[in-house]
Amino acid sequence: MPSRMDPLSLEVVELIGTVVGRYYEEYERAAAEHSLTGAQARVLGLLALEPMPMRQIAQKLKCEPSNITGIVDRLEARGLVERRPDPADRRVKLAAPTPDGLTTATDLRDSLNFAREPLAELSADERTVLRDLLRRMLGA
Amino acid sequence: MPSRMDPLSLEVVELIGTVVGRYYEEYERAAAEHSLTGAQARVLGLLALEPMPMRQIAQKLKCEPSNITGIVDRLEARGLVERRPDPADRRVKLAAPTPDGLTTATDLRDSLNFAREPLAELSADERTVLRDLLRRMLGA
DNA sequence: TATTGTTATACTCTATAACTATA
DNA sequence: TATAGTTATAGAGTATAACAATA
Repeated sequence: MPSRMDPLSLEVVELIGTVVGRYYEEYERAAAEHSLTGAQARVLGLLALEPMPMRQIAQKLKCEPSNITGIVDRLEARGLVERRPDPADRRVKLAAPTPDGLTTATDLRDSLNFAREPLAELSADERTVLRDLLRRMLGA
Repeated sequence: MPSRMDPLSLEVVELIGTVVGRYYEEYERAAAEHSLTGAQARVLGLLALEPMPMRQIAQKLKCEPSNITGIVDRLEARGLVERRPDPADRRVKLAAPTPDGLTTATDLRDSLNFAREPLAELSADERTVLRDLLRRMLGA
């Protein structure tokens, strides 16, 4: 299995792959603790920042709009989200978290242990260095 | 939305979340280019490192063994993987990549652009720092 | 005509439980 | 009896295509 990438970059990519795997597991576990699927938790987390039209949720999640219908249906059936009419355009439905949904979204974020465990290994200075490197990588 | 985490750690976690999102998209895109689902690509990538029993694949992917049957079925139908008997235990089936599967796995890894784009922003020294910080975080 | 959200359909992934063939 | 792999089943996510209401 030869590769065209230099060993250093290759190792960084592998390490990032490991981070991705751990983060993903943590996210799914946190969602499951609230009896939510990963997709449901992602939509709820998005709406907790700002209510938005169904179509915009699909754009943010990079999936087809038709999928959002079912996910919001299930969140609505649990009383975590509601659909509101958009006064400006009667075709649009705005999805918004209920108070219960907002609480769940906050709980969900706080129960993401990922921050505590791997990050606790680093000093504040190291975290600053890491932050700056990640910002540069992501063009932020 | 109050949080109990300090702003620095919070930002690092958010940045890591962004990295996770981009990496995941890249992975799915690379898999789709080869007409594979993400799960199929992950199994193929695993077997490219080393053939292994069905049950061990499930352990590595942290899912139920029954799911692996279908994924390997589909990879086998495409001629990318084959099931071999284990001489030591006739209950066991070893899943192994075919030559075609090995080629696909290598192509797949090389077409993971994630390495080139975000990482290209960093100098070799910065990549070394990033590698060491990630190693520390992951306890490697 | 174009757009928003929905429905219908088909496929994949996932967990659970029951089955088979070995051990 | 215990284990490896499979099958059956049900729920969820996904893309595609077609549809109703509205713009």
